[in-house]
Amino acid sequence: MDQVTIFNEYVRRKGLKNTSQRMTILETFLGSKLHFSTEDLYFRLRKNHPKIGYATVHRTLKLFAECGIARELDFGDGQARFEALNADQHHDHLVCTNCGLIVEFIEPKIEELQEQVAAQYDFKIERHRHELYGLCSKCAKLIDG
Amino acid sequence: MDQVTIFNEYVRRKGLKNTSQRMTILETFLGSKLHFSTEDLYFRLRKNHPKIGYATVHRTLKLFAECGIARELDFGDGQARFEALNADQHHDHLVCTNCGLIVEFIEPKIEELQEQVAAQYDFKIERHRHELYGLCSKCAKLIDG
DNA sequence: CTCAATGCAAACTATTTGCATTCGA
DNA sequence: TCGAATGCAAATAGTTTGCATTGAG
Repeated sequence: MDQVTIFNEYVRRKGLKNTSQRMTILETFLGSKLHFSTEDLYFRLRKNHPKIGYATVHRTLKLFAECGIARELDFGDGQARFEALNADQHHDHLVCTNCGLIVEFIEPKIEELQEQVAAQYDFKIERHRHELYGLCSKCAKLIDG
Repeated sequence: MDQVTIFNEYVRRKGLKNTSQRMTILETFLGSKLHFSTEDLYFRLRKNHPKIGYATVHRTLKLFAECGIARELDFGDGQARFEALNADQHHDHLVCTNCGLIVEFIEPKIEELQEQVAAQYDFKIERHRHELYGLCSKCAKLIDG
């Protein structure tokens, strides 16, 4: 089941409404592999849809997260970001502190060790955050020489 | 070298000044194992030191992080937190999403796998964030029955 | 028709900053 | 003495909300 279908079914099930703004935002959101902040997406949408308000973009992204087709991220720069989720395996992120490049990584062994840690402390894990911050290869060359 | 000494040397080296407020804040900060937000520490200090301002507490905590005796944390609840660092091994956190309990965990195997991931993507890691969010054993019993 | 969604502006919250005054070295 | 630190208040920035109006079902 694709993300548009998931969203439509969520809207119907909750008695919400499927407006043209939501469809526009969803298309643009899914049409890029980027990790959008509300501001990013708002300005991108402005070009072709100058009527859509910032609050609508923000509320819609929250709604995407709520229905499971998006995940809210926080890379500590003061802006929430959202990424589209598909059925793929869970991934975490490498973030370049110089150029902002974001790379996704998958490491099942870490996921497994996390489970063991949680079990050891008798925690029932709901979600986690795992981000590695540093310099990507290009920036490392530029800066460290 | 203990944390007070590290701080004093940092202050001297940078040509800063060692005020009574900074000493008071440092003592209170080190005297508890908690993970303080600026607000937490400010209110705790108010009891015995009502003259110390919020901005001073905040600037001082930032200074602690800068000189390496504290680490700034962000558990996604909209408040920055600070924890005292000693020479112990690096640790990460389990956070109870119900009662706010924070437990520290050490897992060298995860640290090692992180290094491998970074190497694989040619990143030079400076720091990382790794937090497991869920229910502690007490809250799991209360909520899930 | 009814009630959810929108768009705007205003409110909110944690954080940061400007500045006159204080105080440590 | 002199510049860093303080304390207050005001500014900032991202996010959230109130409300009159619009529009989907």
